[in-house]
Amino acid sequence: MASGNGANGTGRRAGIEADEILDRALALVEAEGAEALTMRRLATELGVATTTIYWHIGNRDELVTAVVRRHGERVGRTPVAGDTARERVLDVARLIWRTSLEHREVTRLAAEHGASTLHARRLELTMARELEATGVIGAAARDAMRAITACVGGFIVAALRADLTPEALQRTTVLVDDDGASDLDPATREALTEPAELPAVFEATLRAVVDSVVPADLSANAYL
Amino acid sequence: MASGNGANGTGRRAGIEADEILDRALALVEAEGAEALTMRRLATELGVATTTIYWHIGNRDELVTAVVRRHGERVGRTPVAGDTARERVLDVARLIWRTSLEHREVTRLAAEHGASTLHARRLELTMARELEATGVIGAAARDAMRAITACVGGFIVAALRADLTPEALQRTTVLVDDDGASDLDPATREALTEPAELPAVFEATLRAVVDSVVPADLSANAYL
DNA sequence: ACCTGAACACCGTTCAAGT
DNA sequence: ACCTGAACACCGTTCAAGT
Repeated sequence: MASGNGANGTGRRAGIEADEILDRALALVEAEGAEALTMRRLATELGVATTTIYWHIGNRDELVTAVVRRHGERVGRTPVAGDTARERVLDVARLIWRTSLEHREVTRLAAEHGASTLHARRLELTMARELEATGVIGAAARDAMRAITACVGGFIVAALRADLTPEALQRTTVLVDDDGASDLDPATREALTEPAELPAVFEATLRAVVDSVVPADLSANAYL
Repeated sequence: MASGNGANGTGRRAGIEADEILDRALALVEAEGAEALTMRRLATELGVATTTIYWHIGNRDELVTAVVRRHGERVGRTPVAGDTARERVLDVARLIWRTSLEHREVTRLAAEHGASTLHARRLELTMARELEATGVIGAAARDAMRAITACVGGFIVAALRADLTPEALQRTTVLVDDDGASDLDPATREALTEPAELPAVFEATLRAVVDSVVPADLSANAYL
């Protein structure tokens, strides 16, 4: 926030304006992609001078953060399912994965910014809560959460690669017809030319990571 | 590549020039950060007109890809250690992690671009090879590799967050003093305000993922 | 307190023109 | 084949000025 109002503010009607800006920005991103969110573009979209955004929100960095955070607040309200706390930990992870891909332009916007974790802010809190319910507390809960979210984030980045243009994808994938690949098994060489079954790989890996971090469920029959 | 020469080229002395450009670009990125790599900046660095880069390399997308690939070729030559194939799979993963953080500006450049995987291109091939040695072949080898690299990549992104400015970091971390955190255990709440022990968490998670993907080592006593 | 217009210092990209 | 200068259409940001 630059100077405007904010949470600590006196209210007035500036708060309304700031929210308007963020909502419009979010709509712009979802409709036309992360790179459409420029100060000038957003300003004309709002019928306002560019500098008005600076007054209400701040510079582009702050705009992006605020937009992503706003999105995270919406998405974080999704209820979590699962009969056991461990199941609910898994479910939060799947929720982050799913919503990140559903709103991939917001995800991309967040990634461009190093704020990859932000759009799942509320969901991270939820995960910490469920981890506590499994008996993982304190620094262990934090580290467990970071391990899970790091892996989820990595899979999301991998999944977003599917949106690249064919040429860009080609340019940035491992080349099996290259120099050093000749000693690979032909089956492996051929498999490497095709994309992985990411959803299935994600699910399997997620389970392994959660297993490594959450103690074995000793009272599986306790919750119904 | 735009039109210039390239691998398929007739040689001449243009090839030399293209390599010069990439080396200079790489040096620029390592010295002054990913965002210093602009067409204009690189051109003045080379004492050449901006358009010359277009002729030899192509547009910025192609420049970035080429620079990252070149870096990946260097880094991919690092020998891999380990007595068993499984140990060597782990070692490749650690190598990707370590070199990505050592050359974090190149990593950032690659990430900005969705080419996160590219700087580890050669290393991915190495990993595929070692996976085969553990008995994982074909689509299973590909999926195993993707699982491991996705997680490694996620941890790298998490580690790079440490470079953010304090304000940006503050803005983008989960707020425990927020609304919904009051029901957390105080120890967890406090732990969440501090960064995770990423290297240790990485090592533990990596082992779990590799275990889930590589069959149990039947000759455990083979290594010493 | 809120908003504007004009200006500054950058970008990537294209294209006709030179040798 | 290789390189240039000039121009186009964008950026983010600042700042003095308005109400």
